[in-house]
Amino acid sequence: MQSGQSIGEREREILTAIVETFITTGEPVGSRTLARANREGLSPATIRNVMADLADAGFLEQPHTSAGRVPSAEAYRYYVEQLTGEAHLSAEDENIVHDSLHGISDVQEFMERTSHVLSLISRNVGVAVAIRGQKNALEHVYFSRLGDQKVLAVVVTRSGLVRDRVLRLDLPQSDLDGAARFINDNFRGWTMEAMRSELARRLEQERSEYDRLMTSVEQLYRQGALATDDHAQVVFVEGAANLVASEQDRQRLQELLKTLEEKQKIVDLLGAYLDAKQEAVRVVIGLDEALPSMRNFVLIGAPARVGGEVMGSLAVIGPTRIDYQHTMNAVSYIARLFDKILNESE
Amino acid sequence: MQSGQSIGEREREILTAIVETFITTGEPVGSRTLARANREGLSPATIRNVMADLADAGFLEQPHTSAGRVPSAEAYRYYVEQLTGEAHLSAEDENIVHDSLHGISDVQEFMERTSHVLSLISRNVGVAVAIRGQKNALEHVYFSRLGDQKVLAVVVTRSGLVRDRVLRLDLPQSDLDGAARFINDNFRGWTMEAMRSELARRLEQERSEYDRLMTSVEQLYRQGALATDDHAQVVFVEGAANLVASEQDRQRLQELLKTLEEKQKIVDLLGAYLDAKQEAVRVVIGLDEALPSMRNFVLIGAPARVGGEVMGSLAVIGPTRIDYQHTMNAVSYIARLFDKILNESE
DNA sequence: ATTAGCATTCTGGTACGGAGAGTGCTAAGG
DNA sequence: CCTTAGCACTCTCCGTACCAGAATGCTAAT
Repeated sequence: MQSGQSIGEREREILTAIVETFITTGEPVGSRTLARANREGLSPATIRNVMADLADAGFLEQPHTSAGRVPSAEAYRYYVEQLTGEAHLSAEDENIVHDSLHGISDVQEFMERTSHVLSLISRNVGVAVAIRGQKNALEHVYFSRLGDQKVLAVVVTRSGLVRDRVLRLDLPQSDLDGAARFINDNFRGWTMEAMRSELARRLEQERSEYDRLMTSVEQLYRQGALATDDHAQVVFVEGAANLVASEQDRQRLQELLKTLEEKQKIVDLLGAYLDAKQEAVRVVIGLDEALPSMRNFVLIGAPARVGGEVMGSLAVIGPTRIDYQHTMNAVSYIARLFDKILNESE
Repeated sequence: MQSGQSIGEREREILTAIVETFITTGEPVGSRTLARANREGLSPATIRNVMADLADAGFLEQPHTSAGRVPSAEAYRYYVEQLTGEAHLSAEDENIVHDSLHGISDVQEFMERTSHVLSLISRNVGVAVAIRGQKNALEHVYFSRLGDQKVLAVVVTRSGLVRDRVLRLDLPQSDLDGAARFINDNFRGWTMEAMRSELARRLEQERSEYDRLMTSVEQLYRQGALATDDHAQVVFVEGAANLVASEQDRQRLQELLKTLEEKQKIVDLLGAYLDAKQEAVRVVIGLDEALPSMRNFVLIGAPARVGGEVMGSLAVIGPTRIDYQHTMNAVSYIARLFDKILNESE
């Protein structure tokens, strides 16, 4: 019951062994199997004692009386914590990554392929989110009249993110061109965020002396032509098919797939657990707090940066029984590659 | 054995009844159940005789000797053929459709939501493909220099499809503007197809008297700035989670999900079975010819038109045991709505 | 502190048997 | 000639019983 950290060297070793064999076999692991695998000949009985202690401390669970033990969420956390941080990817995996990510120059495409690559080499669900970031530097806006009531607005950021949307608005092309020129001339290089607030300020201030130009700009602004709201984030989820192997219960499998289709939930999930400050890969065990359908699933993710700026995040979602080291390596490797590839091509 | 059309009125009625009860129950249907449901009191024995005939003609299959009968692919085809074409959607469904599709003005967004709506009301997989069509009228092109080596090309068609891509190219913005102006001035309103071939012709012809402008245009053209290749089609697939209920075999379920993730295969599938000429909804039974993993699945789809032009296609993919009438109604309804909504907003 | 031994508990697979559903065939009836 | 009743037969499904195997916890010995 006491969750006191009574974890000595032996306990640590056995806990690790339990977690690892459970990950590979998927079966509750018993004292016997463990004794056999353990190099220094400990007897099953000894191990049983240790296991009982670990169970009391909350690291192990028992499906039923006469079954082996299964690691608890706590155990996985502990296990991950004491993993060595060596981030070497197998040559094979490196090949897959480079084949897929070769010659890419824009964020969106990278993200799309990344989710695929991650799902391939982790054999789980690969996720990538490109943030329509506040922090992105504006490169260019562009407005085009489509028809009687419609205007197409295209916003391009320096990093190659493109956001287009159709507005219900009736302005002649000449006004649109004027507005675009105004914004491009004044705000190129600004972050979207700064641009919007400064624009709002000016519109407010100069309200008295409105000319035709500023009226157009205001209309466009009000219609959201320059918005980069959170909902506009682009999400790529791939490898859902892999879940069939991970989740036995059909009911839960269905819920899981459904959740993955609700892209917004995935965005929120990554947003909640991956923050911009973190440096390396983060492992989140126990996703059910955020998404009940994801009980027994974990998230292994990292922010994707170019230079110092966060452009999005990438992650693998898989069962607690995932190969942590391997997946962490993959995520970390790709996150760094992201920086490298997109930084040099600027 | 003979597949001679020995289908009389009674056969037809019984076959229909078999298909319908199998669709609702999912169990092989026996003569007894059928006799009970049949309004004009036919005895089980009579029905058995008819069923034997139908089995000989290839319309029914028997899982094992003493089981009921299951409709064959042929039976479904026959069943669908003799369905009355009434296309009334339930009020409830209409509400769902209108709530989701209300106030949409561009093809892409419509497609995205459509796939979702279709999956909702059919409780199966909803698919929508927006064709980066050859036939689309060019509205505007736009090029923007992103960095040292990169150019962003945006192509907008009159119907609101937007295609952006990043090219590896090093041209100053002024050249890009010139090229864009040239194309817009000369080709606005042309179909993409016509525009490209005419452009190619001119480039070829005037090769001798190349000026700076035409060189820029050619470079852009060569890099695919104006391409609308088939691979660029946008696909939306939703409702994969529904397959969990449709497919019992886990192995097959996994393959199915995997196939749905390979968007290109889905595009090809729709492309192969839905042609531009067809007017109404088409039902394709036996998808395994194209995609082996889709044995026992059917496609119910229709082209999506605006005016007379095909802008894409939409479909539902589900098990042979799908509610044909309902799904056909839904697809047909939405296909017509597509025309209505997007046509009036032009 | 560790280990051997042992009784106990629980799961998973298999064998068995009966209920239920359905078929095909034959023979009788309209 | 078509339809129907009857019947023997077949096959699946499901519940029960049972056994082997794996682990456990405890006690006692080292």
